Amino acid sequence: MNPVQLYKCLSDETRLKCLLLMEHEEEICVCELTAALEEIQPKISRHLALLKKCGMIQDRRQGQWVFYRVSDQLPQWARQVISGTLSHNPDFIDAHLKKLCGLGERPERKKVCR
Amino acid sequence: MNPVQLYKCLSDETRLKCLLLMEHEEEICVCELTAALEEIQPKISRHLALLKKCGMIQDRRQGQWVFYRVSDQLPQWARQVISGTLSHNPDFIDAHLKKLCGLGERPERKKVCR
DNA sequence: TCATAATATATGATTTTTCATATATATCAA
DNA sequence: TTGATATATATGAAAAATCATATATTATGA
Repeated sequence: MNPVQLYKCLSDETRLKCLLLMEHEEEICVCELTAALEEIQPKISRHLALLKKCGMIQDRRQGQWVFYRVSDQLPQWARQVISGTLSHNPDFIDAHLKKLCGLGERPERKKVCR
Repeated sequence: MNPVQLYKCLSDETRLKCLLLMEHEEEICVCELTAALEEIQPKISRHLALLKKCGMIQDRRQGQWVFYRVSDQLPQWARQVISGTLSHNPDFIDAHLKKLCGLGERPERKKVCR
């Protein structure tokens, strides 16, 4: 993971928020991101595709849902950038987390892990 | 310092290398950056102006030279991102540091500090 | 068929780069 | 000291490249 490539991934508000939500929730599906960020689905999908192509995230399908998480292949130092950003900027995704909790019908995870 | 703004600053190769060279050297002038990175002067100056506008760096003039350093106003967590990037990616600026040392005629600093 | 998600395309917006030139300081000869 | 010249840096303007978004379409699974 080249540092410039990492920071390009983090330099867009939608992408950064997606990553921080993944970091916070461990895993999250596209429809949850769409609802939490109040963005249209193709926009979210496009950014997820970019993050995946760069090796930032991994996904698993569960029925109709696709869950995304920060890649466990990510170098430690890059992972620390993400977790440090989250812990030092809680306000940045606060409203979106509230929206996430407010969703009555979040998809249930069968098994949370890879 | 908004996290997206920080990562936008770091998401360009020239800007990131300038910042890491400043972090490594403590302070460095435009002509040294130009030589170390082998880029034309207006390109370097443009990126420095952007970094300064964002509050990432500060400068001081000494005679004909202008020396730049990472701003001491930068939030701790942001500063740690820079220093962590440097320490975990030494290869990223290695060749440029070598070029810097190879410069016979580096401008002498009268006083290193602000 | 319905819901979830991905992809293709076009377009607009932003960013980066370059060139030309301006400013500021330093040097040096007359 | 004055004037000429060199060096360091900044910036306006324009071109080029990149990126983000919206719309439309397609794919996949229940």
